[in-house]
Amino acid sequence: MATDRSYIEIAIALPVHQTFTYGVPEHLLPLVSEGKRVLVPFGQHRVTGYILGTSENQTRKEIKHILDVLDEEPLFPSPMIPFFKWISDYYIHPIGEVIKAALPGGINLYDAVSLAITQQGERMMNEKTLSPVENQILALLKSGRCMAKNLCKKLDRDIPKSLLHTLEVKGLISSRRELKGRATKSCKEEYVSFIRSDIPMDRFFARRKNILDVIESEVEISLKNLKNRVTGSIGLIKYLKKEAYINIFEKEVYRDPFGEPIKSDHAPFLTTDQTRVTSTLVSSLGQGFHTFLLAGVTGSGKTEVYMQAAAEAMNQGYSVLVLVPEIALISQMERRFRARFGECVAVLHSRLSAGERYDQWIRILQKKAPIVIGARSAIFAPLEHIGFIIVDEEHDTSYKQESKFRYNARDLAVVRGKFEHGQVVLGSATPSVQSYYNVKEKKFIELNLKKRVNKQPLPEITVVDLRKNRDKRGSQRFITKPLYEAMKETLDRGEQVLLFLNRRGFAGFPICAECGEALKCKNCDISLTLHRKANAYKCHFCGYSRPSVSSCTICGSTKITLLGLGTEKIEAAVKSLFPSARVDRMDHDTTTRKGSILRILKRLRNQDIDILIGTQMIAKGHDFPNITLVGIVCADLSLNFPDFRAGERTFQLLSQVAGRAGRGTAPGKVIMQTYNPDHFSIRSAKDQDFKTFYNKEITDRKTLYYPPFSRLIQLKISGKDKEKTRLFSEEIGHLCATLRKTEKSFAKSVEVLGPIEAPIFRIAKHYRWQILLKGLNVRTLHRYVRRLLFENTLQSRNRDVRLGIDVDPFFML
DNA sequence: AGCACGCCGACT
DNA sequence: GTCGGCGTGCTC
Repeated sequence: MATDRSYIEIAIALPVHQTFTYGVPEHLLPLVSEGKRVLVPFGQHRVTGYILGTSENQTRKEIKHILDVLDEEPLFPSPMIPFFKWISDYYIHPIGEVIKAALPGGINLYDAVSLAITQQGERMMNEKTLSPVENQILALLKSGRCMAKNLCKKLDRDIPKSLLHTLEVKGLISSRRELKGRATKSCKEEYVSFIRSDIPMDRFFARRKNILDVIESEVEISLKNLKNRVTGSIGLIKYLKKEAYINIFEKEVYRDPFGEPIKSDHAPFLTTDQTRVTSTLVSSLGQGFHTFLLAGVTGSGKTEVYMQAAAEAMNQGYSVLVLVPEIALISQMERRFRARFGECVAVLHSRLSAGERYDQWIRILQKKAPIVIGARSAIFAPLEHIGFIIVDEEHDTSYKQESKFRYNARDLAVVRGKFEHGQVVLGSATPSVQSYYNVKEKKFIELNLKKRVNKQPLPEITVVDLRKNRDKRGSQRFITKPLYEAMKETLDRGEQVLLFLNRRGFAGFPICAECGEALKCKNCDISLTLHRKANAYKCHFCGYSRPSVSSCTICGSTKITLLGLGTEKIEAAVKSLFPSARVDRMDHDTTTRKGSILRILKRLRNQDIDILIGTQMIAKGHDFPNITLVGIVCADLSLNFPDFRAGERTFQLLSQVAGRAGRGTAPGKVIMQTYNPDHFSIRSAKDQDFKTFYNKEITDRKTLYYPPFSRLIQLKISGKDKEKTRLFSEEIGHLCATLRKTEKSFAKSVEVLGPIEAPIFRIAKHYRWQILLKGLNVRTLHRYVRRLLFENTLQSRNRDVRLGIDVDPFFML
């Protein structure tokens, strides 16, 4: 039975929550199919939409028709449509925007208004009846047509819409809509192919023959390449073309993001551990959806397991998706996979140019690359028939997107796996509490790799109590004697030192200088934050406040100090202590430029650096064989972070950093300095004991009803005007409280915390407030938020105050 | 996101 | 009395 395609359901690439029904004119009917883009009239203008399926002809006054079908082939396979719909629903984000964010950028068409001066306008120029601004506009348009969007920029001032409208009504200017967009296209290059070689024996013979030989041996070669191979050949090639010895034609090429080719390798023998895990994974293929949590200590060879499982999946005709938390690690993973699998690997990440990204996307669609490696956005890769979705370092917070569409790729991996009936593999040396809880709840299956592949011992960890050092002055306060001694010994042996400082660009946390205890909220067990304006310590979670002259709840001391120091300060101290050592820094400031991370890593590998000082980015997965000492300057900095996941993050971070030591042949050593040597996160990190950490952490979460025992949705309110933002926040807070009372289930299972100023109150000239909604039941919480948003029209249309929604927030700053 | 429609203050 | 500010609602 043929489906009736005369009415189709379209998602519009705009922040609109509904989908729309459009008619399809006869001549476009054969072109319509799910996953293609269309150009549609929407309101006053034309925009790009995505075909989601057919639609019933609703009894509606008027249904507009689509104007064009923009793709020859679908841009995403139709099984992804329910996935997109699920995401839109769960993250309360408009479906068109979800799809737009998933697809490669810069390919959509949209209307833009362009302005031109009329003849009457030219006559009227410089007349006294016109204001200076009006004359400025006319003068600018006299020199040529201009897009309305660029007008303000060119004149360097605000132009009200109404002014333009008036000018148009007066007949001085005219406006029209032009289609814009589609900057990213496939890339074409000129190619040369061989026809015949019976060239005349004249004085050019040798050089012409040379060119023809090259072409004949290559079968076809790009013109650019040919010119490089045979210098000074342009004229000769023209001749050969003219006389039909060769053919020149256009060919679609794909922009290669991979640098130099990689030597191929072959699969090594697996350890017993690895074999067991791999065969479990492989035998689950085709057996319906499962999620595995692969807990493997650092250096236990997870990547090899991924590769061999992927190889088998590919043999069985499945595709494989591998997610890696960040670019620096993608390049490692990519190199290893390409060495093994060669051409059938595609990559998707933000460092690709728009063109490269588009080309990778098309290669995946055309099934030329059944293996995709990428960062979080690669969860949207247009693969079909997925065997494995592998999420490496699943605990990593980079899987959470923190800009407007706040999804978590690790969570989406599980959702997509379910839709695809595939196997999801979450790998980590330090699993997230959430994932391990799912193991305990029998939702995930636990797999273990307990031994390092080449039997290196895990590093020996020494804890140094910073409280004993609190009376020391200057650099000795943070480079304690044991750390100094260890650094000296390591450098004397010609080995490298990694100094780790967890800072995250935050001002500091109040701690008691006497006993090291952090000032915490009595309701939330979360570090308080100093608000200088209010002269008080506040809890950003619930709003609890204590005056700035407070005493320590443990020892009663009034010596409260803000803990916090920067990498620069440490760098200066280290340089003065070890004047002959080569010291470098790796933090956000030194790695913003493209490729700078790789440059530092390369210098480290070449042993051009003796001491590297860095923030969390050095903790992740990198393999530095000659680092034998890791110094953790102050383990507490992340512990006192005002967040209920601070303990979890500290444990993960410390374990990961410690794992950097002793990856080569020499044994590793870790010095961990802390004010809280007895804190369970730090003790279990020292003992490398995840289970003990987990058991304590999960008990704490249960008593306070934190996730995974509850769900959170955070409303983020921000605006340039301080008062307006505050008022709007309070208004929403009020609505939240009122709505809660309307239904028994809301009152019972939804809790409203705030509104409260964000701990970082002002970012980029915007004042920030937040409201945290805590729900014991996911569905009720979602229903509550949806009612809050859609029944109150407060969809942030307030123009200068914005409301953002963060479902399952990670960073609540 | 745009854009139209509609209600209140400052101008001829 | 009108012009034009921007708050509110709609777009198949």
